[in-house]
Amino acid sequence: MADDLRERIRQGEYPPGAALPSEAHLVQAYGLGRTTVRRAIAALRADGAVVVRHGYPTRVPEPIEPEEITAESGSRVSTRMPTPDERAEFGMPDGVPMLVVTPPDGLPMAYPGHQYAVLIE
Amino acid sequence: MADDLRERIRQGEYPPGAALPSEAHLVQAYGLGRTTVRRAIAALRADGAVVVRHGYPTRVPEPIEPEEITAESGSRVSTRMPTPDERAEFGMPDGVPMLVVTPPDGLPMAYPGHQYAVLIE
DNA sequence: TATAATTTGTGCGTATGTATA
DNA sequence: TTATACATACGCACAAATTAT
Repeated sequence: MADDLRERIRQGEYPPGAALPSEAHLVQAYGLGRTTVRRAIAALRADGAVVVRHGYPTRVPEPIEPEEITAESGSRVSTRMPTPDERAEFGMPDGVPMLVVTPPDGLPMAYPGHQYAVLIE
Repeated sequence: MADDLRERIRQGEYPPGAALPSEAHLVQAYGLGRTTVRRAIAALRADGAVVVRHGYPTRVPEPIEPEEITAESGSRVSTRMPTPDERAEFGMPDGVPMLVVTPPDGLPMAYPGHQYAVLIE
């Protein structure tokens, strides 16, 4: 079911900004239990394909134009998932990783991956 | 419960390589249902705090020493979650993002984020 | 301001299947 | 083979957030 929904999103049946059918509707449409439907949605959510909010229809996110950070020569760039604190601090939805930039001399700086990209000078 | 486990892992009660108690034990220890226990573990799994394998105790992953890729000047580095295909192709566990390097002229290249880091020349 | 309708969140229990040791 | 452990799937009930009336 998760694969099917992913495919429908990819094909434009649910374009960015559009709401998916409610869990109750999906239960009917796929003939599955709610537990199963929720697990499929959780999978989409974990890789950022949909954004889920309590009391609100589940939606396909609008793409964000990332702001560019420049990194000096000798820096190192890596990625990891955010801690719960970081998710709260930056208001990150599920399925969004962090970009970590470590300058040659200094401390690592972490940025929300959906809002920033690193440009190499 | 997820926060409690995260804290115990952070404090070294379950060091890298150690197995967590089984779902059944956690059900007893926390006095919760299995559904709830599994949901908490799913949260840890989604941010890479534990690795779950069918028929095998759930473990705290050993950190991997990332290999370094060098990127030329003018490249752009961003991050996103892998597609299901990429996860399969690179054998990536849950909770591991991709590093995407786009050279000034060419096509974006994506690398599993737990195995690679980008070094800026 | 209050209420209702809709939608997702949390939690319980149970049964059966499959992978690993 | 057996035991252990995780996977999948169903159902039910009630809580909480959001929006519209």
